[in-house]
Amino acid sequence: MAADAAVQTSPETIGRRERKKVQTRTALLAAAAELFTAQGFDATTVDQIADAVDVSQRTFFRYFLTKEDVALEPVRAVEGRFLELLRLRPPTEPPLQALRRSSALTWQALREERLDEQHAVAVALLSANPGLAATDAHRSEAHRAAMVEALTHHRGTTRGLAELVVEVFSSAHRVAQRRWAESGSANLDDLAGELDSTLDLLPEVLETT
Amino acid sequence: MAADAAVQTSPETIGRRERKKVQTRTALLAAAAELFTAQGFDATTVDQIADAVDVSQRTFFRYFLTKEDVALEPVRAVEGRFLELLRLRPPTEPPLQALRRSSALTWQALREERLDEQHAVAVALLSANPGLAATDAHRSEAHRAAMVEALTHHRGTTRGLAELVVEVFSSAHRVAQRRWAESGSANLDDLAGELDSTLDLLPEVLETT
DNA sequence: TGCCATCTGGCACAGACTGACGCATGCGGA
DNA sequence: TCCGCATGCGTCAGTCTGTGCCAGATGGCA
Repeated sequence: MAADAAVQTSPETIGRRERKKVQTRTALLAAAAELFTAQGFDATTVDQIADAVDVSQRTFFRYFLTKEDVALEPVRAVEGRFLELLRLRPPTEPPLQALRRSSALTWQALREERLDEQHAVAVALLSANPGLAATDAHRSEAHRAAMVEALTHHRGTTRGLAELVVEVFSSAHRVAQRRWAESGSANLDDLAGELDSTLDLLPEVLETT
Repeated sequence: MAADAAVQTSPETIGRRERKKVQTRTALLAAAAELFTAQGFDATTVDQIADAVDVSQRTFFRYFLTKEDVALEPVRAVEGRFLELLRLRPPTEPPLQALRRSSALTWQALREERLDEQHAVAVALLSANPGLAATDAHRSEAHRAAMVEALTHHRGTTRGLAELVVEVFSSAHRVAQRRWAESGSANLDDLAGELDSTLDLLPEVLETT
C-alpha cells in the first residue's frame, strides 16, 4: 500500500539514485551560497565547496559546468519562472507592458514561496562581483532570446522590434537592479518600484533625440 | 641641434627602452589578432602568442592583464576616440543625438586612418565569442560611466536620465553591431546604417507600453 | 665608465577544468 | 532472489590561465 502510493505520486516515483543526485545538487548549491556570501566569490575555491558537501572536486564539475554556474543557478531559476508567466500573457497586451507585468507577478510569486531572501542574496552577489555579472550577461542570452520569441507577433510586433524591446527592458532591469542593490534593501517591492520608475523615464529618453 | 629637436618633438622624446616596449606591445597585439582569427579565441593559448613574438609567457602578462584584454584592446581604443568626440559636442544638443553623431564621426575617423578593417576584425571576434562579449560588457562599464558623465547637464539632463539614455543607446549599439556582424559586411557605413535604423525604431518601442 | 631603475626570463605554484580508468551502488530482468 | 548492466563517483594525471619571486640583462644617466 505504502509502496503503491509512492509509485503513483509522480514526483516520488524517482528512485534512490535520482533522489541522491537531487540531494547532492541541493547541498552543493547551499554550501556554495553560504561560502560565497561569507568569504566572497573569488576567495572561495571549488575544493572548499566540494569538501563542505564531502564530494570530490571532480564530482562538483559533474553537477555544474563552472564555478560561476553554481552561483548563477538561482538567477536562472527565477528567469524560468518569469518566462512561464510571460508566455501566459494575452497576445493583445503591448509587449513592454507584458514584460512589466510578468516581472511584478514573478516577484509576487517569489515572495509567496518565501524565496525572496534567496533571490536578494543572489542579486547582491551579482552586484558585488562585476565579473560574475558579466558571465551572467552571457548566460542570460538564451533567456533574452526566449523573451523575444514570446513577444514576437504579440499585437503585430515584428521580430526586429521585439529584439529591441527586450534589450531596452533588460537595460532598465539592470539599472533598477543596480540601484536596488546599492540601496541595500532586501524587499522585492522596492525592486519593483525601482523598475517602474526607471521604465517611466523612457519617454523622456526619446525626447533627447 | 639634433638633440634639441629630439627633445622638443614630444613623441620622439622617448628613449630606446620605451620604443622597445611599444614594439613588443604592438607585436603582441598583432600576433594575437592573427592567431585569434585563424584558430579562434579559445583554441589559442597565451604561450602561442608569446612564442610568436619570442617573449616569455611571463612577459606577456606584464603587458596584458588577461588573455581577453589583448583581444579587447582595439575596442577600448575606439571607445577612447568616441569619448573624445562626444566631449566636443555642443551642450545644446540633445543627449541621444550627441551619441548618434559621435558614433558617426568616430567611424568616419577610423575610415580615414584606415583602421576600419582592424575594427571590423575586432567586432567579428566579439560576436563570434559570446564569452568574450561578456567580458567586454564588463570592461566597458567605465566607458559607459564616462558617457554618462559627459552627457549629464547636457541641455538640463539629470544624471538618472543620462544613465538610462546611455543604457538604451548601448542596447541599440549592441543590436546594430550584432546584425552588422551577421551580415558579414566589413564596411563601417553599413554599421552606421544599422545603428540609424535601430535608433529610429525606438519610438515604436515606447508604443508597446 | 659605473651605478641604478627597469625589463625580462625562468621557476614554482595555485586554481579552474578535463579525460581516462576502475570501483561501487542502484536498477531491472530472469 | 540473484545476476548483469547502467550510472555515479573517486582518483590520478594533465592542461591552461594567472601570479610571486629572484636573478640576470639592458637602458638611462651622472
